[in-house]
Amino acid sequence: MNKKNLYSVIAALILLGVFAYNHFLDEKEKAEIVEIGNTIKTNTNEYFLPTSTHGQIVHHEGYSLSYSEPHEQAEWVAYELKKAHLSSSNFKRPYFEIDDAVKTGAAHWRNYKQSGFDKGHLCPAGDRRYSKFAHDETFLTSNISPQEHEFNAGIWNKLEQKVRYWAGKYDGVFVITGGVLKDAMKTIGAEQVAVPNMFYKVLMDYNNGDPKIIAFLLPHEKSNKPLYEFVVSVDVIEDLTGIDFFSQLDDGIENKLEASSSYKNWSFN
DNA sequence: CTGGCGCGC
DNA sequence: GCGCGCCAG
Repeated sequence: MNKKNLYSVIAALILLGVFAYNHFLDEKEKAEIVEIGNTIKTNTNEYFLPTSTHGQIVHHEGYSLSYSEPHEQAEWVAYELKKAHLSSSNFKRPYFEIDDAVKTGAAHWRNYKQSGFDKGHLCPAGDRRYSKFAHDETFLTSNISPQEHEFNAGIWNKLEQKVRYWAGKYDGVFVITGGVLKDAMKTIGAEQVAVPNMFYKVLMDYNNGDPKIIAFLLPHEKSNKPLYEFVVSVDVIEDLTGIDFFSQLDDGIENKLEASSSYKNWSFN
């Protein structure tokens, strides 16, 4: 072996070592997040899951979802955004992948290609920045819905940022979000991914044992209106979607909370 | 922050 | 096909 070849071999071994070490770190980090995920589920995540109208609930480490095969997207995505989840770390956005946990087959990202619609996150990447694993896990096609860019980057983004603000202020909030799925909707792509006309977000703060709820229903269009103008009661969203939220609560409490469209307990600044 | 897209290897 | 850099709201 001449000198040049020897250097090449050494360089290759160094690269291999770096790769193996990074892989080891990923696995270790993943194991830790699995633990965090299980802890969340034994607390409030599983406890507050809504009903599924399509019978296909899928659990990931950072969020759970109910997949509607006819609409090729989730009817709801649920997760807890804890104060400790808030992070300023900045991960590179990975490519979207098909969610293998959806047994009927989640949509391919190609349906969105050149459709004119964003691949709009339901569980935002910005809410799962406490680890690279949790962040990258939001880039599954079961976690997106077709959204107009001006809606996604506008009022919807504003609402997502408000949720992060509340998660910090109230030491964590429970989040359920999705598009309102109906029959005969406009679709995109070969798999006919439905384009919702409305999106909703339901929040609960269960931090001090005295739960408070707020719900938003937004038309799928650009808006400059203040967010509080989109507050509705949970009952309104249940009527529209057929989903039952917070059925785990005591009926008396549930009925009272879900009938209210008051937002006096939520700071809009 | 929320995203798309074109280019080049 | 994937990574990178640039673009918009």
